[in-house]
Amino acid sequence: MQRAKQQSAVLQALGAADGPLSARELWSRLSGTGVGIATVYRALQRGVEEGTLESVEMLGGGVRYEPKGRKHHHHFLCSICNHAFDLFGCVEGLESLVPDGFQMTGHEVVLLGTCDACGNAA
Amino acid sequence: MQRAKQQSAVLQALGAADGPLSARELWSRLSGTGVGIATVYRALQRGVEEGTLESVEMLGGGVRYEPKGRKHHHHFLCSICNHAFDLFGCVEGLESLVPDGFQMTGHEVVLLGTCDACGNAA
DNA sequence: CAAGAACTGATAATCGAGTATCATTTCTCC
DNA sequence: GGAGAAATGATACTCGATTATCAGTTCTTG
Repeated sequence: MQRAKQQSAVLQALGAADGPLSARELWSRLSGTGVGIATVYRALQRGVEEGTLESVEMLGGGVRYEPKGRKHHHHFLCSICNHAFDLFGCVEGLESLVPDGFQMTGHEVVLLGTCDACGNAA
Repeated sequence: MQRAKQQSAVLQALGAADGPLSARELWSRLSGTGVGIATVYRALQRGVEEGTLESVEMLGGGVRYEPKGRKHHHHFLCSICNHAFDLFGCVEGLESLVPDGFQMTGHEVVLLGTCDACGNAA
């Protein structure tokens, strides 16, 4: 495989995903192409530095990455395949939960359950 | 210090906390009592086995523990001290975010920002 | 008090995620 | 095609969290 384009292959795979991917997930999706795990980490690191990617810390272990600039959204984490899916929309009423004196700068919502594929396979 | 009661000291410290604690946080709160980190882990593990504790996976790194049986609630994570605080209340409208075919069994909400103490200290 | 079981603290060992290294390959520019 | 820079893959290494080990301590029961 041609070199110097592994990184773009990594970024393309991430852009095509239906949710944020961990370095390992991304790597496994590229298995067969000969891309090394080190290159995946390098591409992710560079993407974050350049501002095209952002890291998302989530339940399910570890950091995942997704293209930056997507509309505000949250995630659905499948308890079977452990994959994170993008959701669209948000929720209201979070401010009422904040205790006095606390300053809220952001929020994360994660729905847990089984995805379509895993639910049908069960 | 008397032995065979270190474990209950661990569980008491956890019960007195204002949010879920990691093993390290718990240990640091017990510093001075001579309790070893291994005992903290043992107490937490046993608590989970016996059903008196539950582990909570959260942003901010690692697993935290809290007494089981508390009313449904969520957490506020301070980005400065990295401590997690219990919140009371919940949000509505989560079901509308679930894609077709997905089964939602639970949800996690984490508010991010600065806590009262850290906000005032800044 | 005696004996054996349970508990404890220090620390070594393990494990996984992420990073650094290095020889090799590929690209760019001429 | 040739030279040097950049990228790559394999793998050794680091780091922190958790677990296992072990000798010494404490508890329980009699």
